Amino acid sequence: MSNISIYTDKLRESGLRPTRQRLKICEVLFSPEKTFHFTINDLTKIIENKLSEKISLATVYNTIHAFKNKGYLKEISINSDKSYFDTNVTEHHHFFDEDTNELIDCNNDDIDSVNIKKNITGKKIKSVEVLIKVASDNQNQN
Amino acid sequence: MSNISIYTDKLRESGLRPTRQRLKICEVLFSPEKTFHFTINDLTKIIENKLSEKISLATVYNTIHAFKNKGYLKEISINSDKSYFDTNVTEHHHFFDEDTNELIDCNNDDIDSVNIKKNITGKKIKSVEVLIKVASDNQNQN
DNA sequence: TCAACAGTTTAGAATTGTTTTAATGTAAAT
DNA sequence: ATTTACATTAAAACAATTCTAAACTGTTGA
Repeated sequence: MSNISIYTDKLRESGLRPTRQRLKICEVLFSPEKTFHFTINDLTKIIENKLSEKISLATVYNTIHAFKNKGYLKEISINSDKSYFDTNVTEHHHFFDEDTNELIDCNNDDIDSVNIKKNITGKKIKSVEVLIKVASDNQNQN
Repeated sequence: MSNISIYTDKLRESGLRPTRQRLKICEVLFSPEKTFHFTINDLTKIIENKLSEKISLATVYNTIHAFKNKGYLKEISINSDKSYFDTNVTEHHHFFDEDTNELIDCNNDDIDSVNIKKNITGKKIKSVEVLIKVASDNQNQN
């Protein structure tokens, strides 16, 4: 199952040359059947553990940002010290578990589509994100 | 127009003693007629400029977090290097202007209320936030 | 094929927002 | 008044992210 040409295309589409390091990143991001959420730290650890290859943080950031700008990754709006990304780039929303700091996809069956009646003059809507924060019942606010 | 007793109450409710510095913060946050959005940096600058008093960053953070935990301030979920807060603690949503990094209130007339049909087992919904990112038409993704 | 260029990788340094620390100061209870 | 617990402060620590500059590599075109 060589997806290398797919990865190469994605990289070129994102304005990046297909290098060994970047292909490794693609493998981690785009070969799993299920989409997933990750932080840069998560991703770096996965690469180091699974692929026993060390990649510079700067390379990871650079590649992830290019993919995000191209639309191959989505950044989730969440207030956190870290940035969260999603390999699922279709329109969908999220639960955020405050107990575990975990993001959970919200299926389209679980929520009605959001209907926005007005927009800011001269501006175009780039995205609509719904974040539902949840926590155990017996949990204080923060 | 002395709101000092109101401020004192808010501070005590938040588990904080009413000190000179904290009353100054209250004045900036709660005396304006209109609610507003701010970052810690914004707030610190307002205090220094308007009140010609210097307050330690640690005090600002400490006070803002206590107010947030008590529900006198809301933190907006937005992916940014900084945290954004809102003195409007009623249920409402936001536009975020990517060109200017500005938050704009979304009136309840502008958006239908979000209907969530399913929840995570054993968890309670703490908040539902909608963030509508906008930018000029002729603007690239990032 | 190979030289030359433009883009890439890397470790480490720099930057930025936030939190912690430890010494000093102050509100409030006794 | 005295005591105690909480506050303020500047500075240090910290963590995520970005930048830097030197070494390296893919690509292009002669």
